[in-house]
Amino acid sequence: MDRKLTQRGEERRKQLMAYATARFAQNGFHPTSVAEITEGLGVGKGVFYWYFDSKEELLRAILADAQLDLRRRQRAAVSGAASPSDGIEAGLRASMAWSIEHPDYFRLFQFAATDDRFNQGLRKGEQVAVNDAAKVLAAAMEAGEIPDGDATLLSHALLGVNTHLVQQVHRGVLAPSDDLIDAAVSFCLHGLLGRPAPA
Amino acid sequence: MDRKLTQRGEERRKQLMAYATARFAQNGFHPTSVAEITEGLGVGKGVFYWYFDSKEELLRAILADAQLDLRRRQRAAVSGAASPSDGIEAGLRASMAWSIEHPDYFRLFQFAATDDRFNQGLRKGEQVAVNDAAKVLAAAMEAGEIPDGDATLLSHALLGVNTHLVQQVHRGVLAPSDDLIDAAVSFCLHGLLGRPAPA
DNA sequence: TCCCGCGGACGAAACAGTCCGTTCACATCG
DNA sequence: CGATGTGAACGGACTGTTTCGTCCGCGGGA
Repeated sequence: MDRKLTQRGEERRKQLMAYATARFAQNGFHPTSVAEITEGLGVGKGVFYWYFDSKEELLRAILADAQLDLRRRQRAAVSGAASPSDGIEAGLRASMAWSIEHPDYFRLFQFAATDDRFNQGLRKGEQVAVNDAAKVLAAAMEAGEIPDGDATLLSHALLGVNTHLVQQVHRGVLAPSDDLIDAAVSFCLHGLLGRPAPA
Repeated sequence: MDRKLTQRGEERRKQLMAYATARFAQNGFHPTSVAEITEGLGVGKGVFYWYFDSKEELLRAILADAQLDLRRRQRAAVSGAASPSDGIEAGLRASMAWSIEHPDYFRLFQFAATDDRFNQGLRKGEQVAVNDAAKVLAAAMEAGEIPDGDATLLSHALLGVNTHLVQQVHRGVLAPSDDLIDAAVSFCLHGLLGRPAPA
């Protein structure tokens, strides 16, 4: 959908996306019908199809928005780092903080990863983030801050720790304390460091 | 559903579960209809509802089966380990190997984690596995093999690395080589070790 | 007066799940 | 050994509901 929108229209579009985000996150994408969204907002179905071609396109738009926001946050964090390893830590902390602050988006990402229709678009963005991380890791290896290794693989390992721990936070299994983030960062950095001083 | 099954019935039930596993993994749970399953198998709808109360119950049965199989493999691996840290490594390797060998089950787990209806049952089992791992970690801490820390949190960190890397393997981003598993194990063990020898 | 934004009835399709008659495997008995 | 019985297993039409997406007329602000 590609329509010329007035201020009012822009707001309506955002309202639809915000409400749908909440419903999708709580109920699931498939079980949530378009009617449920429009009725929840007290509007007619015409409104929905004025702004979006389909439910699928709506989710895609939501995911793209969320991804953009996350990437912005990551980039900002990494750009202000002194050394590569500082960059790794800053990126890690920024990612975890963002994911903890946006449970609905996080959940939508998780779902989208299981559905090829959405995964495709998502992976492209994830690849960019992973490549960024891998570049920082490669720089850190170059600088001798960490031992050599497969930078892509290690980036994914970091992402995995990050993601899974945040998931537990949202499930209430772990508390979203600073200690948790510190522990995660410590685990990751030492994982990267390998054996710093072979005894 | 709780029916007395003959040999023939037992086989039919397994056939339904196997076919549904493949369809759910490829197409997604919601987009796959009961009719699609029965037609794919060339049987009537009566057959489906003879063995399962609903599509939901079918998935639950599949997940329970898969989880049982995974747990068996983990337990077998850990039980044959000499020391706690050996147990950690063995469990890690067993989990990754199983997950790589069973892409469909893995994918179904991923989906189930995003849907509260299935997540509930799944988490119970995951908790058991995590608790097992945490116990091994606690033992390793006791034995001075690794520094003290939150065993539950660390178990989840391990699980996160494991899960995310396997996901990349199934996506074709990473190759399922021994090197990959070795690198993952190394990352995890060093993450656990923290700083073994402060330089 | 445009036309963006909107309401909601509507069509067509798909869906989960039911129902009931039929068939198959095997046991029991005359 | 053939007739009869029994219950598991099955086929597939059918029901009632829900779904997505369209259509078309209305209104109010620029």
